[in-house]
Amino acid sequence: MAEAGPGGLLDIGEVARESGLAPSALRFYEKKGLIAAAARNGLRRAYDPGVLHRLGLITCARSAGFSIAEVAALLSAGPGDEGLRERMAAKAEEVDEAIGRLTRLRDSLRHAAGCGHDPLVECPEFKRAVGRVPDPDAEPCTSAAGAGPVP
Amino acid sequence: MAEAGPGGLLDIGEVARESGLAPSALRFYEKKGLIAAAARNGLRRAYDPGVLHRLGLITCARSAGFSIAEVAALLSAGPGDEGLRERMAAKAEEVDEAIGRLTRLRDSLRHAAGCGHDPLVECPEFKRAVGRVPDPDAEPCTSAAGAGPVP
DNA sequence: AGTTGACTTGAACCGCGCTTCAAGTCGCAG
DNA sequence: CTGCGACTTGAAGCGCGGTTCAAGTCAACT
Repeated sequence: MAEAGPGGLLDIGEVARESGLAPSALRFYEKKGLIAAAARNGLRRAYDPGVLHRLGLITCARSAGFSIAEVAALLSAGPGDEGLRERMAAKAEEVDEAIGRLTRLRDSLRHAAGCGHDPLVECPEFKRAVGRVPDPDAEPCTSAAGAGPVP
Repeated sequence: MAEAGPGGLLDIGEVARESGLAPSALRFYEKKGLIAAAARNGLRRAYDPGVLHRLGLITCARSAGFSIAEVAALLSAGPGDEGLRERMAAKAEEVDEAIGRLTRLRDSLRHAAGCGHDPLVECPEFKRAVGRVPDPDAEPCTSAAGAGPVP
């Protein structure tokens, strides 16, 4: 194989192909401290294959609405970092709320795709599922202000 | 009450306060076709209270990773728009996949917040939950390329 | 020795989703 | 009539998350 360098390390092109990310994105992530090359072959980065798992985690968290900075914080967590662990637990709760919102949105979409309402937004079920009909208090979905994963 | 105009319509300031969105964001949404003022009081926008529900839906979809353009497409759906309905159903499936990813991420976060691994990213459970260990095929989480809600 | 071709760098650029700013338009209180 | 404050406009600016570009380095093949 011409793919693995001296110590079974991967070239940036390999990592890009395997991870589905652009090399520019990998360099960007490195600049932001999300990943690091295990070594250098001259100028060239040489990655430990484990970086692929790390990138999987990064992509997953990103798709969950985490910012680059938040992901960096997660990745740098050690066992002694109690504050960070607490923040992770808090993040888990945020994600849980996001799951609830997504679930209602998904159900609304599924219903809307099959029901026959004209503006479609006026479908009663759609309204009910997404919350906030004429109820001044109780923010079931719109509560995103300050709690949602979208900054 | 000094809040409701001639026909029970709301001023942009009212809508901003009730929805938690900035007036600038509301004007931005109007420019993008997401909402519309029911009337004008001179220059001033006068909104139907129903816009609050619409904004709830918008915020919900946005927090689910939908782009402004995608939300606009959803909101303009009518009963005769079969193609759009199909796309809504497809979107529902995407959201469903996102829910799966988020669920695994949440479980990983919860576990990681309590387990005692040093780089934390190396925790075997964390790895397992997030997928993509050394499996070239089968993209359980990283499949975001082309299917995920994050553009 | 020379020519690929994949990598390197920093800096410039891009689209998105707003926010901010400057300048102007109202209605109403004093 | 003269503020005041809440609105209006378009244009410019900002942070994020990268991509693109120009110029350079390096290993390997011919």
